[in-house]
Amino acid sequence: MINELRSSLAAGIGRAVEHITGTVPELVSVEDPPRPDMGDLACPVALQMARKLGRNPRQLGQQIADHLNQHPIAGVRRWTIAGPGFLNAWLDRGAALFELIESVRAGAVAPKPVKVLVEHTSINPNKAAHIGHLRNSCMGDTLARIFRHQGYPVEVHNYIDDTGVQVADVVIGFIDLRGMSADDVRAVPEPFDYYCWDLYTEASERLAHDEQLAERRRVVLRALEAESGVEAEVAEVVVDRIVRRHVRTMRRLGIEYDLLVKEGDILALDLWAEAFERLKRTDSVYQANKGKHEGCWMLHLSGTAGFEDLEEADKVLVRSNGVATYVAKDIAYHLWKYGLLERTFRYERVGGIEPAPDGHEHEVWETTHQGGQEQSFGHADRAVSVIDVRQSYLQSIVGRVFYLVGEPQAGKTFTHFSYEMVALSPVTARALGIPVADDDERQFVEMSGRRGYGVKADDLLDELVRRATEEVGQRNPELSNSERERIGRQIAVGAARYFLLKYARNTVIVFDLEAALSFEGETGPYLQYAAVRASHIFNKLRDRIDVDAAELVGGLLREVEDPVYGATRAGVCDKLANDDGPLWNLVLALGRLEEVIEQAVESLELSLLAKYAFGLAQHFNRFYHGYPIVHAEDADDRALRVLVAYAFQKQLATALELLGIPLPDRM
RNA sequence: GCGCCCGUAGCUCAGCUGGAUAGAGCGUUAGCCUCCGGAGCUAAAGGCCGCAGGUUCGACUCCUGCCGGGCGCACCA
Repeated sequence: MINELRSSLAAGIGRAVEHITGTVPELVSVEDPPRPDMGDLACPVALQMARKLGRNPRQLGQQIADHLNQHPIAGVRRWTIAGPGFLNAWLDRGAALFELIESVRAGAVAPKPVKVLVEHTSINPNKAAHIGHLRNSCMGDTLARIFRHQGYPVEVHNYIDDTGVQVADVVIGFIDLRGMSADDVRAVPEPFDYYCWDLYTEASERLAHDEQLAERRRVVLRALEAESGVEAEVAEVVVDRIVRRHVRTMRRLGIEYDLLVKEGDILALDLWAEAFERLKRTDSVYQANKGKHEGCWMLHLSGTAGFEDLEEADKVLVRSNGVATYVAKDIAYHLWKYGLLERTFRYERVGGIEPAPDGHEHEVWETTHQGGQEQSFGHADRAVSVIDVRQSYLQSIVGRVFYLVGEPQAGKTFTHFSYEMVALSPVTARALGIPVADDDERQFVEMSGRRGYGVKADDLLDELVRRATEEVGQRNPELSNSERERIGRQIAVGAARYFLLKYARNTVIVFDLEAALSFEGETGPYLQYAAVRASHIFNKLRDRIDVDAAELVGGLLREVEDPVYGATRAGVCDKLANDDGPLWNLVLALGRLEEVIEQAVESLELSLLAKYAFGLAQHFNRFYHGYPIVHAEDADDRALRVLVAYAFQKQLATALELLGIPLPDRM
């Protein structure tokens, strides 16, 4: 609602300025005033123009305001001038409210013919997921939800590095340290990812100090790539089991994938070979014949735009032993994402994943190179990769390759969604038994899979569920245990997801366990509680005074003269016009939802949506305390409040859906 | 060394393309359940916005230089 109003006001103000000064302003920005008593929308155009024209800003502003008051713009009741010359618009509140209600009731947007591919999670399949991975998955999932909300077909990928060093290390742990066979590994009891978490730490430790074992890693790596021997067999078991655990963990949070892309298949199906051939046809690839990269195939980047500051910008694509690097495979994958390779994957359904606790089951596929079937994955028009900021350099190489191979359209639409890591607060680190010296000045402790430092995602969720379920039980003693736990899980997910989405993406999250486990203040449950309150009101209206909210809203929209509930549209507008704060502030905030969603996806700053949703809940709670609805004495007052609560419920529900925060029916 | 990011209330963080009296949560203090559920609301205290210059009618925001911290710059990913 507000975004349309903003552009129509900007246009109207522009015309007024032109009429008065004879000059068309370059930019007319319509902003939100710092305080509600300064108006509903504000415009600093008089300040900018006055300077250019050598005029008094206050006087010019007054002239514009006078003109606008004589030639009104639809939606604005009056214009005032304030401060150094700000132009303040006071909206026609009734029109704004009913426009809001209309837009809230409008259906889904039209589908857009632009396929968006979102890659997220992409955890090394050798250990349990921790809260850092969770930040990635929550952001990727919310991004996907927003794209879908906007009408884009979305395909979600999770990239599985099944042939990398991290998997090799765990394979060494199983075979060399534990002396286990592939069948032994298959027989390891759940939670398998927890078992590997410890084993990986142990293997890393040994590998760091044992030359022979380190040499063994090179052998294992080659075996994984060649799919030979017990090493490859163990690796396959490890990857399969771990990936299923990851998918299960994320499913607890309402996060789903369409396709798991396995790095090994990029090699086995010669996607890399094809990409390599294509690269060789450009003049950007060469084989080094001397120096430290002798024998390696290199990607030429030195001196090219964006890489000129690096000492040795050229990147190894194929090692001297013939093994492709991670970047090489990622390049092939990204060319494939845009349908730029002839070759493609084979696919099969992923089995053996528990359905979500609520019974919901999403079809997950994975790539394969043995058997499988054809599917229409890929062929994206836009690709977004959610990967932490530490991989910015590598991602910029991937982005550059699109241009090198003559695919600027892909280069332009490819986005590295970067974000900062999650670190542990010293208090939380100590609580986990991670050594932090007392005189350590560090503000936080970085997590490390290699060292086993971190809060496992499932541990966080389990504790959240435990606390939430207990709290639900105390507040609702009449509920059965299974009901308590069902709601407890919803609250836990809300708490976890809000916590990981509320920070700006370039902010390092200093993870404090107690703060993350909180249900009060700026948290997911605060939002959920506000939503539950709203629906509770509608129940009460129906049960106690036989008012059906949908019917009331519908009647007022049709401007029924003598509505069943005794309110009239004119009466409602009159009440709204005389409101002195919280109610109108809520209406105004409700009108900004679509604008905030657009801003969030454009800036890739999902925290904007989280913060906005929290602000909505805050506005609602103030409204809730100050404006009785069921007990409202006047019919018009009650109708107005019902309309506002109705709009709130709808808008918050949309915001929560996008944030992936479940909406409990009670709490 | 080079590049990117960050220094805002006791703590954790917001602050839109420069705009009006710099906000929120936690914590602290004081209030609010004969009234739609207190996971809530109200109020108070708490700030040389790291430091120093510059640009501007106007700087938390833009530029430069310092100081402090983080992350990158592998034949790891």
